[in-house]
Amino acid sequence: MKESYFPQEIEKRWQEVWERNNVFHTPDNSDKPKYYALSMFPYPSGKLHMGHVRNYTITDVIARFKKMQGYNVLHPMGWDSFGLPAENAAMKHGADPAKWTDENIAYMTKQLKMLGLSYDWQREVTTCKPDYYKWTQWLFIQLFKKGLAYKKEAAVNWCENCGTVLANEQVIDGKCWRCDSVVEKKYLSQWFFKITDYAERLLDDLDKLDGWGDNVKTMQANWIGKSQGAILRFKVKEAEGLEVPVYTTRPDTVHGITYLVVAPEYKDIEKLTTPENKAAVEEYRANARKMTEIERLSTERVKTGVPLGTHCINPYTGEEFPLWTADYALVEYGTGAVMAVPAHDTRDFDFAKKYNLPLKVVIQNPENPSDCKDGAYTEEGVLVNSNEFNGMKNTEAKQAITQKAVDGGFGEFKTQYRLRDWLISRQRYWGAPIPVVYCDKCGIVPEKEENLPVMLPTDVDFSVVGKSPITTSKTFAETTCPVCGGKARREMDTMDTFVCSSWYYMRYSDPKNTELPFSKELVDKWLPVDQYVGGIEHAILHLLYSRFFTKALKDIGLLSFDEPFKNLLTQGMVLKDGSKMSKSKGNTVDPDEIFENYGADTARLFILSDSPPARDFDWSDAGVEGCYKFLNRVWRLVSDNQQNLIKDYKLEFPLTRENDDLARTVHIMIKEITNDISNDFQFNTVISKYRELTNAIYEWRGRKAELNDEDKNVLSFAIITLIKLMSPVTVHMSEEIWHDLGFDGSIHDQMWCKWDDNLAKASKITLVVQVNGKVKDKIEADEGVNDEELKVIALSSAKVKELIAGKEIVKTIVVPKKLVNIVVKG
RNA sequence: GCUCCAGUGGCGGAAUCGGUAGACGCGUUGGACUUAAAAUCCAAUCGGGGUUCUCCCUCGGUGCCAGUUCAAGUCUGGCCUGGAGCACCA
Repeated sequence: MKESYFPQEIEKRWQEVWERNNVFHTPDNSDKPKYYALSMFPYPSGKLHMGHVRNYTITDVIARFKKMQGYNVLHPMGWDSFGLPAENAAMKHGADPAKWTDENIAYMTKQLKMLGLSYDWQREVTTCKPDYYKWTQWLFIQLFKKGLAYKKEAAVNWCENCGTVLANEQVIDGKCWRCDSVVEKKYLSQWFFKITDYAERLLDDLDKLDGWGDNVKTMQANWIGKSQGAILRFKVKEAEGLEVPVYTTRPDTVHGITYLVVAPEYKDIEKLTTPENKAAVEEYRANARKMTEIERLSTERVKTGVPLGTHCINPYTGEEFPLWTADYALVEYGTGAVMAVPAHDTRDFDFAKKYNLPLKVVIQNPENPSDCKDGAYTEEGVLVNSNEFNGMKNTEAKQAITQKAVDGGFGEFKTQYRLRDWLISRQRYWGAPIPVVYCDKCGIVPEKEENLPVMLPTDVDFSVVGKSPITTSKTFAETTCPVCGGKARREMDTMDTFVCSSWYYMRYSDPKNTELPFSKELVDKWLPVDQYVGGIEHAILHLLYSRFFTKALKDIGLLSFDEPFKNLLTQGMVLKDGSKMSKSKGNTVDPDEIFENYGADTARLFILSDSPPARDFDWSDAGVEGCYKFLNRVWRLVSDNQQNLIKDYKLEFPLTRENDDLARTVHIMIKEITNDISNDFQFNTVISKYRELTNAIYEWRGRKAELNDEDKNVLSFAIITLIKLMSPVTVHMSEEIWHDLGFDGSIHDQMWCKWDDNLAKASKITLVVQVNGKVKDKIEADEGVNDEELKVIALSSAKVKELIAGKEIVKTIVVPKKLVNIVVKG
């Protein structure tokens, strides 16, 4: 064994050996129980960043730990390789997106291998390859046949910079999730997936996800945005037969309506406008169209609106109230019309105040009635001015008042969701073509399954502006109708990359299948994913879409489970100097440099060491240095003692006191490290325990000049156990030492260390003695003493005697093997 | 505005059940080794006060204020601060 630690040489050598020996291949057939550990697959942007390193190291350690615990572990990797950056590179540098992507994948694969990750590369999937997107297209057709994929004209989010539409989930604060430019609304005909059909199940099943953090679950629940209320229809006084339906969660306030607002885009708005008001209304609507989403949805903005000149009749009171249009009503939510109750809604209150509209109190707090002149009363209360409902609690009145509408035929109970259907078509080239054709005779028709994949054309011109490069292909558009065989045109839009990533974790179970996206048998064998690890930024996007896909594919009969990810770990960001690493800030750290200077084991150790996985991690050069020093320290411990180490060590109890203590420390560390990994993957404390054990061995060794046989056996036990415990993290160094000690085979095929409960505790305990809850003394005692004896020991303390002299002992509390608290009075 | 998460030394953080607050590391300071440096090793490191002063004693301390308890970083109620998500969603 070399005296010094040379990670670069060691790491390269073992990576080659592992690859040659196929060490990380996962067989489908095994007697062992399965475990599926998965990192969110990356976009092949060119180079790994530290966020990747953190993500993949966490999952890798989990996978290796589970493997050593006797599981057949599936730990695959792949590429989310469709998407705009490849296309942008093509437009900028004239590169072929496929080639650009392949080169990035090749480089990043090399980096992943340098990190020592235990992937089964035989299961690699790449979403931009025809053998993958063929099945994305096939799945689209299955959803289409089920009525879950459809095309409609709608107001959609348009990013001018990216030249494509976006899903609601991809608009962050009114801006494009990818390029940060302001998103506009456009009316276009687009493809959607009917995720709203699953709103209820997506919400309810969150309760089943015990292994997910509450933060992610609440974010999804908020996004789905369920609310319960009523639809109420109001007759229009000036137009016979015309009604305006509203959605409200506050039917209890219906007697307090003093006006009604429709969105500027409301479908019947022209019919509801009188000739005198037409000009003003038109102008208002034109202005609303010009505004960006951000301007329009700002809650800071003063509310504006104009009257339409018409009136509705309140069926509960017979009162008439005016109709207005105002842009605080949203056409996409509910019915696009809002009943306004200024006394009990802050928004309505603001609006009514500005335009001098009347206010009618219908709910009061009996203890503290308010006239609502200074603000809306939105708390619970009792109904007033509400005819037969007077005196009723408002929470009960919701039910009763809606029931009256149902009985009277002018309303019904209604559950409303905020979630909108998922817009999946993109006007871009580098994506999976939507496999449908347009036929003049047959309409919209899916491509025949045997004709899949619909290949992306390669005869395209990337220099075009204002339209998708795919439209420049001379060969792509023209096709024949799969039904009638006549002339037809292909759909030119491609699918959102989030469609590709909604099912990739299923493909890993059966990556080479040419008949189906995956066989039911294999997908049901491997899934759901036991542990999914990735960034919080996908809390809604990818994780919601994948849950929808899983439920839809289950309903289609392709699989038997209905939640894809049993446990989810959302790792924190990697920071440097307190802010997120980013190229624009210039505070990035290049993984390649770390590999070169310190080796992958140091990088792996450090990225896990300072913070628990879910928290943000602040990168520090001193921290890396510290981890590198620690590995040197471990290396030296082994190399200095190599002649004393016995491969087949044996411990024969009883041992001498010092040796017994060291052996116990080792057992305690096995127990605690195992528990720390099992319990939420607390790798930071795991690593502090590696250090504690190393320190303990050094300290023990420092007290011995010469080693006898027993010493050598105990030392061997301690060091070999340390190396094994470290092996999931410091994968190369552990393997190297393992072989230097004369073992055959890979350390990564060894079973995880076991502890003995009788030994995983110190032989002596420190008894804490409290008087009235304050620590007053600490006394060493034998591990085996019972509670009564502990009391006696505590009372024998000189300090305690002094403190309780002349006082009455009220009671004595004993915590077994730990603490005695003497409560005294006087 | 609503929802969720967090708040512990100079810093990252530790502390299954309520039971020794500050593990482990970083940093800092002092020392050993060295011609010197690097590397390595050893020691100290929450604050105030006391003292017979390398020992030791005492009081306070986990964002703030109450409460429950023999005992609270941990449980309950009410705040404050920071972060994240949602947001004219009727």
